Amino acid sequence: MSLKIYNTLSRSKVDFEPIEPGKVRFYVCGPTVYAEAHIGHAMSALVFDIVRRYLMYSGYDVDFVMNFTDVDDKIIAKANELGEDPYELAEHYINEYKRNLEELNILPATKNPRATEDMPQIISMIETLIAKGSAYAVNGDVYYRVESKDDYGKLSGRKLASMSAGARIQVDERKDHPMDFALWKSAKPGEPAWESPWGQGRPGWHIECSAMNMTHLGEQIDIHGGGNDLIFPHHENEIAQTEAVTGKEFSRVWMHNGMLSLKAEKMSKSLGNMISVDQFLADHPADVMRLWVLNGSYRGPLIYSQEVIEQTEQAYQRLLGAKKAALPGAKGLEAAALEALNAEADKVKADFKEKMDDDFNTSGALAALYELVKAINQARAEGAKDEQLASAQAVFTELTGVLGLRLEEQKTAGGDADAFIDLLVRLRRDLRAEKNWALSDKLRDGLKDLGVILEDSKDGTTWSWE
RNA sequence: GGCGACGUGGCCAAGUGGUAAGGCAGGAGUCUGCAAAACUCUCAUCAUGGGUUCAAUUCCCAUCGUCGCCUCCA
Repeated sequence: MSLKIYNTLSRSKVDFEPIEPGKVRFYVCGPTVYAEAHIGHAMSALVFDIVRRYLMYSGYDVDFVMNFTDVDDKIIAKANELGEDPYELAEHYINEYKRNLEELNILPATKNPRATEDMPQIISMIETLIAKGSAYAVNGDVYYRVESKDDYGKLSGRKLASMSAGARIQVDERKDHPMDFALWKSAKPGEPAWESPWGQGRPGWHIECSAMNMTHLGEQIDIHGGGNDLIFPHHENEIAQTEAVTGKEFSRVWMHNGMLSLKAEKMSKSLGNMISVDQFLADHPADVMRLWVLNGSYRGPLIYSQEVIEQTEQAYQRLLGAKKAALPGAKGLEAAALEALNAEADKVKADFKEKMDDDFNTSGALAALYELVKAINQARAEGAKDEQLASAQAVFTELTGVLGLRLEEQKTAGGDADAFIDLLVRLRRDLRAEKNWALSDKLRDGLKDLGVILEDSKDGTTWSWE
């Protein structure tokens, strides 16, 4: 079975065939860096990290480019407000963003181009557009001529006629068409500016992605991704610009993730209910955020609420449980039962791939993994030894790894505490042998307060960090 | 007004033209000194109204509702 991906351009699932066999040119629109990352950014980044990891697992060599928009009106405004240098402000948030990505176990991009570092390519692309009649300069500004491309609007399904009719923005008389958008903006005094054939200025938002795409991945790419709020105008305009320059199809597949929504109300700056990645990670393991994203479809909305996160925490504990060792005093599994366990692992693996091949159905893939969790738990309960669980657990670790889940047992800073805890557990064993329940319970409760969970069975006690 | 998405059990959420995965929570058991974990069993007819069909939750139409975009946004 081959990989199918939902393509926004065709509004259907298509068989994925990269331009060059075995290689994937993948571009994702990164953030404009003027504030700390919130969990909506994280959702998008996680979605495309999962896509990328699965492509890699499927044997593709993935060239993954994610840009940073580091010159922009909002950055300038924020810098002025704080009395800081715009470039340094951008630099600061880029580093913060990268730190968040790392904490979320998101693989670093192959390249992280920045608008300010690709200025010559941006300018040359605008020059080409002017030369081809797709753009025009007016008093130091340059606009893209939307009417020059007859399929303008093909990604978002919009028609120029209806758009101009409903245009709400004050019409700039210097534009040929109200929907014409800026490729180059002339600089006001004091703003960051670059020298260009049209005078001092800076690039428009859309052109930088087109230019960085072309510079770092080439004229045609396989997958272009981003949030579905970027479909129009950003991606629509990227297509227009790039295809006007190259005369070729820009990206084979356009992928868009759904938006995060808070249960009761939208997360927005005006409501002041933004949740930053740092805030989330202060309270929950990174795996919980990833699992929360994996639970649903990347294309649909993702609901955030306290209840949902608590449910995800519980589900996370269940996944962790699959990696637990054999029970103390395990007698060993019969050959038939062991065979059944390993057969189940194989089945789950096939199932997992089938689901992921169907437009990254992570929810279905997760369901397969829970089947494996159950099989492993059953085997353990029936007395499987560590070495008998190993093979199925290896499959489990492999597949959860493909999804980018770490599922690491909580560890102490050093391992020094272990010996002391072991000592207490042995001590408690003696207390229990004497049926001194009061003291042994006190010991268990005390350890719980310190984050150590004791679990008794008739053949002994195991412990783990909470 | 235009474009688009969605409405599945208490919550989150897959999926299919032939009566609905999984997780969380709940109920009943097993195990246990108790607890925890685990295991077993249990818990929906898919917004509403029409239509197409031998058969629809799945296709079509309408209605109601929710949401996104159309201005910066992952």
